Amino acid sequence: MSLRHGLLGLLAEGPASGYDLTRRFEEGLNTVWPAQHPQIYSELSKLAKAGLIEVDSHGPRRRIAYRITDEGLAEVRRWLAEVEVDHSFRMDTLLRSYFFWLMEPEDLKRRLGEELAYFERFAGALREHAGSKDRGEWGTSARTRAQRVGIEAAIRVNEALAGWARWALEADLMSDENFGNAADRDASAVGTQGEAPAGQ
Amino acid sequence: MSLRHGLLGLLAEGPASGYDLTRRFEEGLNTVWPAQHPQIYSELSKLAKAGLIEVDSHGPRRRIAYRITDEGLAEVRRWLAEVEVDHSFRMDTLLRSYFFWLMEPEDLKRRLGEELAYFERFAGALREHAGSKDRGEWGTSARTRAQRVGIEAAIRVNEALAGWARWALEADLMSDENFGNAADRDASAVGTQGEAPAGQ
DNA sequence: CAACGACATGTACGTATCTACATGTCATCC
DNA sequence: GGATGACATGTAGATACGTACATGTCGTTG
Repeated sequence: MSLRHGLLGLLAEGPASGYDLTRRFEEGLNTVWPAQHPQIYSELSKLAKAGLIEVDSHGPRRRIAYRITDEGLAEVRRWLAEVEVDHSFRMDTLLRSYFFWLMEPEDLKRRLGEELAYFERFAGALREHAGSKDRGEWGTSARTRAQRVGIEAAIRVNEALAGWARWALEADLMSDENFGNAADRDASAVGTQGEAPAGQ
Repeated sequence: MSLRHGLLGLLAEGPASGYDLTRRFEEGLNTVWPAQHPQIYSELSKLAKAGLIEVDSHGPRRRIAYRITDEGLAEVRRWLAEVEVDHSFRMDTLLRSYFFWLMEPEDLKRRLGEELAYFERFAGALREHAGSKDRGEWGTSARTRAQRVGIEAAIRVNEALAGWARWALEADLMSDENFGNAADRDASAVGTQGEAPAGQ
């Protein structure tokens, strides 16, 4: 549902084709809202039919650039100002963390190490990108500076997750020595199907 | 695709019904992986057909409890240890932040204030929940402690976002006085459709 | 014993999303 | 002038997901 508004938001910057928009998503928006080209093209058709965007120009190689209409601009602004934010999100990494107790300690350490490396690397790349904006390499328009705020959010989330992975690794919470005991392990349901309690 | 494994992971703790699992999701898992009951029930049917879970017992009120099979346990462990983590995620808040430049300063401040309040409140609730686990109110099994690690991740992400909203508000980045100038504003595409450059 | 509310499971339907496949266009390079 | 690769847009089909609706079961309470 938000892809619709994401596309309108990008088109508010100026006319663009489905191909352009697909690349914009690949270049960064993908990290907070994944979208593939078939979805983008079909959404553009719907937006055009709804009168929120219109064809701006036909270019070489069948290129079709769209432009946002006044109604489209009003709609994206209404969305930003009035529609309630959906705070739910799905994150594979965090879902998996609920099941860490099922993993072998070595597998878990390896996995946490991979996660740490990933989040650090990605946060670093974002920070570098943010630095180039800070140095004014992308101009100093209100748009650029506002987008810098969005990048900051992504940086902070990725750094928080890197910090979490480091904490989990250093605390060594899952190792046998300082984590749980034989009685705990026997009481867990792993491998004792049928006699385990239903419960919580 | 991960709901399947999420359900297997929960069933690894012991037998549970669709109703139980729905409540488990509502009680916290929902924050990292939303799921409604129709999806859960239909996924349980598929898992049973695939032999990864089986009926454990029939209870009062048509209750059907499922139990994980050896193949199911092997599958969830394979997923945890071998399947690559999907680092993409979709977060409405962050998508919107790319379009902050389209908002009126007052609307933006209000919105950032709401976001700050939400993330602080939610992080606080999670921290309290984590505290009760730390105090041993949920036992000290390996499972409980591992789940505590998952909660820590959620806390850190929510705190990071609260910090971001506070930073954005305090920096007052979007206000006219210290943000952009008339030339910048004129150069932006807002309200100047048709003459704006394709951007980026 | 009627009403209510929590427990418990499902169907129907529309939309969103993903993967794979298909096709056409243009410039460049050998 | 043929091959290649980037540009550019789409279709088909399967799965995932969300909302709304429907139904049945049991215990408690007035």
